[in-house]
Amino acid sequence: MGQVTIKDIARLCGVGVSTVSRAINNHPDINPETKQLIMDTIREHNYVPNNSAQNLKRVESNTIALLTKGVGNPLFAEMIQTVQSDVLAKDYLFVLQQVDEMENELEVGARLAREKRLKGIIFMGGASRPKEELLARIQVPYVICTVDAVIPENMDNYGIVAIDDEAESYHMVDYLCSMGHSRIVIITAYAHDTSIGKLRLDGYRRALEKRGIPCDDSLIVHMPANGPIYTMKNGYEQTMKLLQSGTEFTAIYAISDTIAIGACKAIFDYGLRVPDDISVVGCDGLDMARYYQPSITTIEQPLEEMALETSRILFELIQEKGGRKKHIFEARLREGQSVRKI
Amino acid sequence: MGQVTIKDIARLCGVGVSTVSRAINNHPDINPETKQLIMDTIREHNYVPNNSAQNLKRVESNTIALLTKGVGNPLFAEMIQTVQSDVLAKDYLFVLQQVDEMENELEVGARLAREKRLKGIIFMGGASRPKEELLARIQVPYVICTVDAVIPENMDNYGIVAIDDEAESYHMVDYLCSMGHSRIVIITAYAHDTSIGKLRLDGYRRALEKRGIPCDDSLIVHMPANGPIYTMKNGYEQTMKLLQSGTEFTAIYAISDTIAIGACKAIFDYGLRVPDDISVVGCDGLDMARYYQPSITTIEQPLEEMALETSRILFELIQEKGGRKKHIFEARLREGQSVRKI
DNA sequence: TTGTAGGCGTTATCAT
DNA sequence: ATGATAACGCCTACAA
Repeated sequence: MGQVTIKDIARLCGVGVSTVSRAINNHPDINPETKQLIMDTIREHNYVPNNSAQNLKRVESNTIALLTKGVGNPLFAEMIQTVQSDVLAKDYLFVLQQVDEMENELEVGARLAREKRLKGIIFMGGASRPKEELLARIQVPYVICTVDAVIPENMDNYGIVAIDDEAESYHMVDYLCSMGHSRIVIITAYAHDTSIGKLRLDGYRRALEKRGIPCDDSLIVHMPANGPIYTMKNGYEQTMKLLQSGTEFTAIYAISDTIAIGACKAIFDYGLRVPDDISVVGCDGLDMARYYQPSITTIEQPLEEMALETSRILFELIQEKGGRKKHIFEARLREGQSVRKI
Repeated sequence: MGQVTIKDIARLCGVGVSTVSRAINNHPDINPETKQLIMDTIREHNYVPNNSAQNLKRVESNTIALLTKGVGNPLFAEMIQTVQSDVLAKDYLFVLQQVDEMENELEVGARLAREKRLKGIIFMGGASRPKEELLARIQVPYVICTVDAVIPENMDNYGIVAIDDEAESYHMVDYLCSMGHSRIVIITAYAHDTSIGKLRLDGYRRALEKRGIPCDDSLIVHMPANGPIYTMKNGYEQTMKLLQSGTEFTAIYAISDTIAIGACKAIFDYGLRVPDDISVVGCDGLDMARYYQPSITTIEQPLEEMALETSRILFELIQEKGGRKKHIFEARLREGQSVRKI
């Protein structure tokens, strides 16, 4: 025979299944002694309620899902940790799902919500201009974290937690300009990117324009299509190619710290120094950037606060059944040792 | 009204529920035209079968869970990616669960297996000497990945994929000795660690002994209890403390690359150089170690192969309903620029 | 090829 | 305080 069921427990205790159910779910109207007996029997036989049956019957499934494009991204790893702790502390179930780079996270979310009768969804990363049609399919509250997505007016029932990628990017590039740089390379996402990569590129363009520096397309480096973007390997290869091409520049702005680190290594391997020959800045504020040698100037996102706010907003949405909330956090330019004034 | 159910689809198509079920599950005996109609209706109404109901009824739940202590660990991140792809490709459901550092992964696994009627479990990380009592509670096949756990003889139905931590650690320390180092610091896990930290420390001790170098306890640095171990911050703080203490040493062996990077940074901040003044080596073979400046000599685990083997073994166990398999991979000492011959 | 009916393990609504 | 019993949505004999 297979698993122990509620019936087995009931039989063993000489009570009805409903009494066992009451004991499990802390119902008030049950004799303490009966409850004790039941709980003991449950422990003794390692009985665990079948989650599927519970979900099937219950109106409330009490499950929250977090969908992310790549747990590999160290930026997300820390936030996931925080969110999970918070969700579990509130006695909700937590499921974590990676979404393949080429899949659509909203589609996966909508499907999951139905399959598992989710109570809410958290999206980490993803498209910044999601299609209305897909959003409409998601029938539970959700919060998009780290992307200031543009959501149609008529949509409801969602939250957004992010930084202003365009503005922060602007600050960073403006900072580089203020340090005397004008030939600034940006290493960004795919050419057709519509998410963070695009926003950060927009900020770059605006900063140069404001400073009266013409935007030279040969300084804009896109990642090759397909495959993960935010890797050191990518940063290394793109930078090496750039150095070998003979393009002139004094600074590199990488749209992630991982890319920045790859860029630094390429510069070292090429026989140059950071920041003496070339300045490098990153984005996100990872630990890695702080401990790199030289430590990398970056835009620090308040990860823990953002994670907690994401969870807070989601539960608010769940309880009030509606509304739309948005919290744009301020990032902070964290100076390292990777920029030289020229 | 709430969700679309199989009944709604049946009604809309003017057929019985079983016909719809047949269409969904690719049963052979169904009229292609009927099937087409049903599939169209399903798509049109965004119907998704309720997973709980399916699992409740099905003998096979087709779900594999991966439990890990910290998706934050970049070592695991890559493997998780690989395993997930492989599991999904085999048309199994994949659930990912983080286990808190202070929780017992086996307990969580046993509970999850019952709750979700799992088909199999993958443990990434965890104790190297799991209690028999806990193992006995896990009634589905499981594979322990990255830890060469010691399992009682009478146990069955499990697999192990790992490297020989003790031996690889031995090689690394022996390598440092061969480079002329004898005052070698090891930065390892908690003092009471029973997992990888202990094995790597054992290897360290054996290498010194073999070389006839007395083991000086002041060169063994343990992490403070509680909290995550494998962080750059920890490496930094412990190394800084060590430097300030005036203890003499020429090399540091950190039991993870993250710790090694923290150690390097502390050395730089202290005004010394790597490897000119102090050599540093790590463990795991993360990307980070390769792109650090100087790149860090480390023990490279064949992550992708290990991940695939983990998945392969699990499915083998599931199909054959039994057995025990073990695959110890060979790691490789990857030389970087962080060790000097003296 | 298709429909009907019973049951998976649980919770909730009734009686008692 | 407790016990039958009817759902929950789906799958699968079995019958047609």
